[in-house]
Amino acid sequence: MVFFQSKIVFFGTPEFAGIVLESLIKNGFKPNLIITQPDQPLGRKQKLTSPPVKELALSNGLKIAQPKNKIELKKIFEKDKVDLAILVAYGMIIPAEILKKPVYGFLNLHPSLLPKYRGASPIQGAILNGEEKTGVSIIKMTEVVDAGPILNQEVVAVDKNDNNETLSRKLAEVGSKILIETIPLYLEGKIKFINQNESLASFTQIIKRQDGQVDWQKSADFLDRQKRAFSSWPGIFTHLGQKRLKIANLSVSEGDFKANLKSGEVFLGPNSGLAVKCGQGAVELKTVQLEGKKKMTGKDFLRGQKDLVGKILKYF
RNA sequence: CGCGGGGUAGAGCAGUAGCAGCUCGCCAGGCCCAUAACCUGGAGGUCGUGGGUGCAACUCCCACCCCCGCAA
Repeated sequence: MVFFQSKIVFFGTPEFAGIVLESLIKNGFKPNLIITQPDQPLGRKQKLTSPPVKELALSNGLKIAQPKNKIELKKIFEKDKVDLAILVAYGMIIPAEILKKPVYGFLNLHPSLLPKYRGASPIQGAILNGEEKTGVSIIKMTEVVDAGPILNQEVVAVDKNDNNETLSRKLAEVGSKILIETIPLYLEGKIKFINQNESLASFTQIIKRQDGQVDWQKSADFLDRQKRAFSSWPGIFTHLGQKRLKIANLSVSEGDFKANLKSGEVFLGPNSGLAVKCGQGAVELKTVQLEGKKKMTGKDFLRGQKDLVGKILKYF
């Protein structure tokens, strides 16, 4: 049982990594050191906030390091000998020289069926593209990000109602499970590596606020996927004059009724709801929030915006 | 001192010194085969809190509390 004596370092930052870390701890893979991103000033008051992984590490009495840059990261690996590093959504690219430091290298849990959806937003990417299935992959990290050989992989179905959070949770749970199965086998040398087929690789980018803006030329169905993909951040929004209108909840009306309306035109939906024509189909905005205001139903919103019906929402 | 919006009837908003209003909801009545439609009437507000200036403050000034968007 070589892994019980192994010195393991865990790299991770957000909630997703927290779920995996918690599972590792419960199953006897208690890391000797947790490396996570530095605390960030968050919120209106710029409160210094710890990443979820740090909170979890603290409550489990684990040693924590929060290097601010690659130089500080290197120092950590100069001091200590490490057998294995496990990296899950850490948030910094690991320099090649550090990848070589642990005896057994770095394993990475990536929430997609590699080589598809490499990069920063695999979960959102899968939802946005309407994939019916995605999954998790464990790879051995190489210099090229997300391109290392695959140790294990498991498919996870994407539900029609899955959003970023719900799918992340599923993937984190399945990922934890296969990670726990795979680590011992890997350390005992019983794993066969499968090289990724580079010709099938696809990439996802870091999500920016702008990705949440609604383009009314797109189909209603796409908007629904966009809403689900970016549900935690940045959400989806459109513009009303100079102000941003966040769309917290919407429902899709399929088909091409209201064909006489222009894309982005506001009309009175069923039950006096707030509805908008899309490139294809239409959506009813169930819950909206105007900049500086509280969330409210589309119906309530219309009451204070009587001249809204007939206006055309723009995409900048 | 990061930037900014807001707190007025149950809900959403307008009003920016001189009787507190609109849409919806609610209550009562009417019309109708009928209705979420339409008509008539009605209830419901210490205009976030505390001070100040004014003959007069929701409105101007000061302080404070609360809610929210951006940024990160």
